[in-house]
Amino acid sequence: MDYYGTAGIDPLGELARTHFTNEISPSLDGRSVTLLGWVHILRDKGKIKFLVLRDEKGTIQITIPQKKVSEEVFKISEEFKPEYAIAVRGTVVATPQAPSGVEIIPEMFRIINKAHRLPIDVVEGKVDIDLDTRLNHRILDLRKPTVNAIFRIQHSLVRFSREFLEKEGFVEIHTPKIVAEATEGGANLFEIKYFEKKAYLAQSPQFYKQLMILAGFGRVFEIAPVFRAEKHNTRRHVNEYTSFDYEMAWISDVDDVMKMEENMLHYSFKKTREHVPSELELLGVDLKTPKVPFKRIKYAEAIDLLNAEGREMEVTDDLDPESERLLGKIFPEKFGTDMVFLTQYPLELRPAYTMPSMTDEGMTESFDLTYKGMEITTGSQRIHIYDLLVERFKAKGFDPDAFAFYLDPFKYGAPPHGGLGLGVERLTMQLLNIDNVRETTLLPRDRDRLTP
RNA sequence: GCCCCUGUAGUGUAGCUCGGCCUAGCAUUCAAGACUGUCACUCUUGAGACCCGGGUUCAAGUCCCGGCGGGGGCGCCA
Repeated sequence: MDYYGTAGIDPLGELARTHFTNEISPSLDGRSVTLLGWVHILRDKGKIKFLVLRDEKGTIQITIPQKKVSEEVFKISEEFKPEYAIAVRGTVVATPQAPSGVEIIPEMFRIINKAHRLPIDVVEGKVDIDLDTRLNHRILDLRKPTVNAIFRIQHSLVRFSREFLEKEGFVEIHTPKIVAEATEGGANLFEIKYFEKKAYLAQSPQFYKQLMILAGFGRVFEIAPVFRAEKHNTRRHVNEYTSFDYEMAWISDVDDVMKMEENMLHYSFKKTREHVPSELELLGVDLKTPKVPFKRIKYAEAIDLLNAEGREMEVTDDLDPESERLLGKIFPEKFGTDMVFLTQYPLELRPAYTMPSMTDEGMTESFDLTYKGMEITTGSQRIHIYDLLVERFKAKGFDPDAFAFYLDPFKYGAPPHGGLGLGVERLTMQLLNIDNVRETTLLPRDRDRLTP
């Protein structure tokens, strides 16, 4: 069967890409190259056509003057429509008239696949499209260079954070997402059917990370989805997101955990700056590598700062979004940085496994990292002392028997340890100054979005 | 769980306050045509929409009610 012929398209055949569009420079003048990509823009002047071809790395102008190309090439070019997948073999010509100082004069075209009329523009800057409409057509939406760049940057952030932790002796682990019990009590869980039992989707890898410390891995990390069954509808929340978690043993105190994070982010930001400069430029982001060490202030002090600005808050109150925004404004003014650790949170605001403070009564050995006025990390030293852990579980109203699988291993020489969870999408949105987390989530799952 | 806002061509909007001049405007898109240096090409012609149901009224895109869809805030959190 000639499926290609029936569809009116060409097989790629022997054609292989010789260059990406961003590799075409005036120095290649005269060279024959083969490019594969999509019809991005077609400016048809009649006897001369300008085709902007887009591939994974960028765009390049293909110029099709009727007099300088074969009849067949010109004829095929008449068929092009937006987002046709095409192959082109042609000659590189350096010319000041082309947008990048260089263009391609085609010798051969192949239509690799056709495209229907587009539901949304892939060319940016014509009309603003609602985020919801974009997400309905997310696959096309992701083809836009700026949208694609977001996830290349996200990859870079994750890649280099992982690289840093590996250098520090962390072991990457993969823990179950189907679980029997809640870890923190706070967020609601998605209930699922597990044959004849009830189960839940994990809201955090917390227990398993700690158990792997108890299992003899000195340092572990996991980058995996977590699920929150909250019916929230805000620009900062989705119901499934990627949590970047690590846990480390043999710590002296919670500051060891914070030092690891600031060094990790410093490394990751620096490397990201070096590795994806064109993506950052496309998004207009001047990525500043934050200075190490990051500023640290106690939660109680942050509350004081807020109250000095006229808010009326108790130290046991959680930060509401307005307070977060306010701190996001105060920190740069006062400390000259938008990356600040808040430490020593009150017991009331932290989960049962958090080590109570040894210096500040009623507080915990814990921290949040706020970046440009948003919480992106929560971490702490964990309780490694069995009796204390059981006591704290009871104090939070949990039945220790229900958590035996988690608590029992603490009876057998658990080392002091601590760790954190970092929201990958939130880190990305803050870094890129994007105001809706759905934009930095590849395929968001929110209150009522389950597809694509 | 609570609260606010919103629904007009493929996409984004104007019109809605103060119902009639809306045969629903504009941009982009799409179709056909013109153009040999475009730069989101330009120009000509054409195509394409009032979320659904009920109500008020001589008359509903416009007012009211319900349903469905969308956005955001609070709480909670990354």
